[in-house]
Amino acid sequence: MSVFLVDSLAQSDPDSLNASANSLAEWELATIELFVHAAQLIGIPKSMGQIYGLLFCSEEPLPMDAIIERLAISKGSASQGLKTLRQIGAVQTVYQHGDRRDHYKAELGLRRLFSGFIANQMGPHLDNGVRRLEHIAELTGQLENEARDVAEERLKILRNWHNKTSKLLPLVQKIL
Amino acid sequence: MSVFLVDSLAQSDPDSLNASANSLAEWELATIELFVHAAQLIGIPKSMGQIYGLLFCSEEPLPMDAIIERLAISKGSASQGLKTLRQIGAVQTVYQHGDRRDHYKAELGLRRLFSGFIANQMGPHLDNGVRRLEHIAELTGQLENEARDVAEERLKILRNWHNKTSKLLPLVQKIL
DNA sequence: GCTCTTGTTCATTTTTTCTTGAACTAATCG
DNA sequence: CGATTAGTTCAAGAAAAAATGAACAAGAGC
Repeated sequence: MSVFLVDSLAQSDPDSLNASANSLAEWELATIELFVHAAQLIGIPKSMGQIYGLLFCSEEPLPMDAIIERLAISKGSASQGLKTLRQIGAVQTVYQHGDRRDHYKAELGLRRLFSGFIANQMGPHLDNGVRRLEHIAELTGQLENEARDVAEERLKILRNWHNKTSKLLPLVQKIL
Repeated sequence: MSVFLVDSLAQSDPDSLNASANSLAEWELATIELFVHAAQLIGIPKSMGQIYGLLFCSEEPLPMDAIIERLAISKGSASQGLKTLRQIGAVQTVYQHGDRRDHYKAELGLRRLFSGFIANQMGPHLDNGVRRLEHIAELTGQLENEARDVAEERLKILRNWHNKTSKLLPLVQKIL
């Protein structure tokens, strides 16, 4: 009798386990891993991939406690990770009636995910690149003779690359 | 004036600044830095960015000694970096008459650079992603009732994302 | 054959990045 | 109010990634 009760509370078949507050189904684990790998591919910390993955799987928005508990990560990581995910628009906060805690849900639209990522992670670097190009052009202008010819040819290549790549982003966004 | 410019470009270590200033023109320094930043943006080590940048600037192919000396990097880094750059098709070896050393030159075609990078760095990860998706699908198939409904909806989203992104690469290659 | 040059490999060290946990602020509830 | 809970920040530790340099292989020139 008591054995049965303990069993049903602590651990039983995978389905009811899934319903309990602090464990992950296999498909969730696999999906979270998918996002962890994707995150690392684009240079985003593992913990952020985990958090996004968990929220992606969850039908209802989750409070931070649940994230911390289910992923077994620290409060600091969770807070930091959620902050950044919010900044790039990959998660949103949802206000749940009768609960003072913030609840978080994943953005599921690929286009939004992509443009948020670009705007916040790549964008600054690309702008920076433009400034650098201009600087190189200045330095090139100060050269003389053959040295200048070489430098100007390279500069032309860089400008060409910049043209092509800047046409790229709008197009990608159209497709996603 | 020019001191200020060089200062702002080189990482404030006086020794490497001097060593670099002796053999590299300002526009080369600036261009190399551009590539270092671009490399870090796509998750490639700094030294590889430096090496590619140097070769990009140089009209003639350079032997490894020259690269080591001008960039003030170790033999190990140079060898490793060149090996990887060769693998992804970003540099090629050139045989110079009467010189036993390999000489290296940068690939200047954007399309080739891009597809080499994809094929070697991203490609494997993407394939991996497909396998992961299939695995998630299996696990989802084993579920029952509402749990299954949720999981299948998420799986549909993932498949949709995969469709869109796989249409992307060919298109990008056409534009570059 | 021997030596000297060229280039690779890999264990160690250095640098960078990520995570943790505890101190702190804020603000809700009783 | 004071106690409790939610959430942030940041210094310190842990983990991961990259650079170094010395030992090693391969082979050209003498």
